[in-house]
Amino acid sequence: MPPAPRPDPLPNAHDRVYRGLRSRIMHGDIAPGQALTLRGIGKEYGVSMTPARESVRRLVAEGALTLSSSGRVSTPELSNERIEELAALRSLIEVELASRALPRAHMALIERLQTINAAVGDAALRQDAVAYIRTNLEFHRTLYLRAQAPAMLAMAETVWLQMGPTMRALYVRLKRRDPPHYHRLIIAALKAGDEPGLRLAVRSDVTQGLKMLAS
Amino acid sequence: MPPAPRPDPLPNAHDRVYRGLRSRIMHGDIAPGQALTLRGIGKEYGVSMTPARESVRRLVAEGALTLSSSGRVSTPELSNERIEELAALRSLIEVELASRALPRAHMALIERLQTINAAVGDAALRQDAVAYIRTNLEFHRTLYLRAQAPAMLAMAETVWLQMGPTMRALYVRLKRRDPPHYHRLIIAALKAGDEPGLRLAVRSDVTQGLKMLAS
DNA sequence: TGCCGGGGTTTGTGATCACATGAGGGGATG
DNA sequence: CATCCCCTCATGTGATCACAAACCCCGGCA
Repeated sequence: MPPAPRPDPLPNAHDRVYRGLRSRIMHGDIAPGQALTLRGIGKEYGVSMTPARESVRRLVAEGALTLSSSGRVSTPELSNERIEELAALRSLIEVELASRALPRAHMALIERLQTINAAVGDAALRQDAVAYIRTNLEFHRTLYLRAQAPAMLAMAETVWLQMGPTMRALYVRLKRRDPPHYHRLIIAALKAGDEPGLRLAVRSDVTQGLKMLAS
Repeated sequence: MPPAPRPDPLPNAHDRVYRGLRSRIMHGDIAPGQALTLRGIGKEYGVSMTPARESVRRLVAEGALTLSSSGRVSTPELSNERIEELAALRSLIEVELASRALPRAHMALIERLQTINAAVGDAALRQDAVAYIRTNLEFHRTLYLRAQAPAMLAMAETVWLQMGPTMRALYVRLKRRDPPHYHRLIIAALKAGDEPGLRLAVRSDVTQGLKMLAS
């Protein structure tokens, strides 16, 4: 048997397009309400309309894009009610994920979280909204991966995806220069093995960005 | 302006196929592990491969179908860990939905729930697994619609979708002849305005089917 | 100056096709 | 009788095309 270290690099066209678009949406590269065209996406990724259409349909199914009645596709502009709902979902799911990850959190994980958190603070200092969102999500994902709950993690990522463009708009408006306070609380609770504290810290961190919506 | 009572009946081919497949999967019409082909789906719905492919991709994105490495598509066979995870997600989300629906639950809603619950009992008596699943989900959806939380409801339905084929296998194995006990508790808690009782009843109802997995 | 209509152009949709790949079956061989 | 190999066919993928609908812009009219 040949070595085959990479079992399947998946050179699928639609997968490449899907991953690219998804990453850009989740990290806030695309503003809310921005329109996209299938031919444009196809040309951008060097493929025909078919894989572009499949990627877009998949992202629409995940709530990352919206389809107008005439089939036009764009990033969603979320209402305040919708944002509140998504934040509540984040809270529900991520608190559970953190709770499940807690008994499995070794020191190496905590150190990785601290490293990532430094990068978050760095992005905040540079006022780089996209980097801030990306590293912030990486912080959460790194923790939740330890929960060994792929379906829950996928749900959480779907919520992130739906909030992506809006989060970017929020963080650009917010002139934040500090690293997120609650991340330090999360790390402290992990070190102490303090489950109630961890749940509270995650819930606070997740819903904290919500307060700047009433402006 | 013309009357246009139905703004958009959506005669889209791929939407028709999507809805048809989704309904069949969620209600347990299709056994776990059953293979599907794009050309077969297309012929069945009288469309070409293109809409069939889009529907399938969308359902794969929602976790209702799985794609083998060679692109073959089939309904998923869930591991016990995955089922536990999905049940936990149902519990988290549906408890929240019920809690949000509680203050809005008028008498008319409770009466409708009782009517639906009678249909559930009827399906149980007739040993009709598909009807049992369909009416059972209708019971939950009717309650959750009152929560006015479309994103959460969509998440809950996605979980139902993923469990569809497996639930059918479960209910066929289980020779249940009684209507679900916890539905009565849910209705009683709604009538009494008892939120803790409602949360407990929903959690119990959702996780109750889980116990017959250890066989 | 503001509003309305028309036509060119862009865009999504669905069908069809060529191609590569993987699966399944049948037959030959031990 | 079991096993293995090869061939054929079925299947997914992605490109292309024809078509219809929507959009946008521009000019004309009040």
